[in-house]
Amino acid sequence: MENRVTELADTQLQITPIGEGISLKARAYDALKAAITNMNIYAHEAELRLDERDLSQRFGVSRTPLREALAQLDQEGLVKIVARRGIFIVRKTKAEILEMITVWAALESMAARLATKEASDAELSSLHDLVDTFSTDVVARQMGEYSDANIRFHQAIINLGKCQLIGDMTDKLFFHVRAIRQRTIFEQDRAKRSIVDHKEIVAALEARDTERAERLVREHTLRLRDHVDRFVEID
Amino acid sequence: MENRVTELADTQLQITPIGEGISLKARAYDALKAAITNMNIYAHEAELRLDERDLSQRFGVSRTPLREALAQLDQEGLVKIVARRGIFIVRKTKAEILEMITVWAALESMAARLATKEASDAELSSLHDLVDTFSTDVVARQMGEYSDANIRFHQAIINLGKCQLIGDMTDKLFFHVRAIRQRTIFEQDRAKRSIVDHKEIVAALEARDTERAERLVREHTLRLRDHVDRFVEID
DNA sequence: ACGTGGCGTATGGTATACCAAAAACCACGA
DNA sequence: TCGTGGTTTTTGGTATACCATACGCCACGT
Repeated sequence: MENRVTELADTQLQITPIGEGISLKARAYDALKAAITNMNIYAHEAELRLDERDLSQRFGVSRTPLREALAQLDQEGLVKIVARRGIFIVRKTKAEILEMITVWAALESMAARLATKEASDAELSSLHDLVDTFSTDVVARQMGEYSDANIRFHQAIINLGKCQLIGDMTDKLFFHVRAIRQRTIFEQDRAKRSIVDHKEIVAALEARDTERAERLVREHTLRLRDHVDRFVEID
Repeated sequence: MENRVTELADTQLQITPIGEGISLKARAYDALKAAITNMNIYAHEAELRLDERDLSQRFGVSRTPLREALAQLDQEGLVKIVARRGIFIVRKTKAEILEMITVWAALESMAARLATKEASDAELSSLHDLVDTFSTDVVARQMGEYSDANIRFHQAIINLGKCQLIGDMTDKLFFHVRAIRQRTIFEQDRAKRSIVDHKEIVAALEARDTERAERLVREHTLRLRDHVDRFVEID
């Protein structure tokens, strides 16, 4: 009985999550991550060094939470911290990018395999929307939007695999890939046959053809890998 | 000419890298990681809470480097830090373990695929040693050694794929899997057909049969996954 | 001109003090 | 006996001061 009272109070008030509970460390992490990403995309020849004290003043927080954020970025491979030397923004080498795409292919092809067994018909047919809006809008819009739409399609497949860990790992990979300068390369690749590939992949998934879905996804992504290998020169 | 002098000095002395440059943070990290792992393996019902101040006293360092080590462990999923509540050792759920094995299968099967293209004949035939010592010693030795030998075999395949990133990611997965209590399960699995599987895998690799090698590796690891799914109840 | 050695400065690493929130504790009253 | 309100303690978060080392600058001697 007395439950009703508290229940009412809870649902009625829905008190604002008041002060943003997020820690300074988390905020510093987000800000730094965004800054570094932007920097990597647009500032082709920027200075690639950071200073803890300078950043702590510009952010208005002490060095402590800032250092924790930087340590996390260091572990993720976005920056490299060298004792008594400085903090350097890491530029991925071409070899590293190729390896990331290889791992992406491995994980997404497994996700496709899982999707043929775990996803519902409705979920699988929902992929059509992504492929369709994708192929129609593309010509009119800026090419820059392609990568995002492309990645959304691949993320949708991965989600249908119902494996959280694969999703988490590929999210990190996508973030790194997105941060690469010369995203042009990915757009070039589309012109070739991405859209056709995507339609075939959806068809295989809907047919529950596990082996074919896995193979198509793998070959599609490995094709991108070879494309980058041939036509991209980084740094 | 004067180069000869410095060259001599360099090759002759080979001065030790003197004081261990490793930071307190790194040492704290290693110690904590080892402690937590041991704890997870042996102390089935131990207290799963840590205290920063207590640890800092017992390690003889201040809280700062300790916190950095803990933050790293938190990011790796070994502990969970809750603000103003405590630091809790994370027990992987069964579902999470199954997902880790799934990702392992995806990555190692891709590595096997790569190995058929990147590895030399000599490198591939070196796998025989691991399979052989493996199958002969097993009966006599403690079962506990199987997991390690097993993991070494799989790591060898992964290394032959020549993809550093796959190696790094699977190393982390193996660490987590190794830390699971009831390693017995993995030994049970071997009794079934691991050794036969391994021999077939090596044969496929030596024959440079890319598709078969990938499939055998994937199926082998997914079989382990199903075994764990059926016969293990964690927590 | 050029190498050399000392010394100051910059920078990440470490220690410590303080803060706020959450939990534990404890009296007190119905 | 129970719960209720406040107070103390615990605990992770944050700020700050200090430390040790790598690097740069500059005077000095050859």
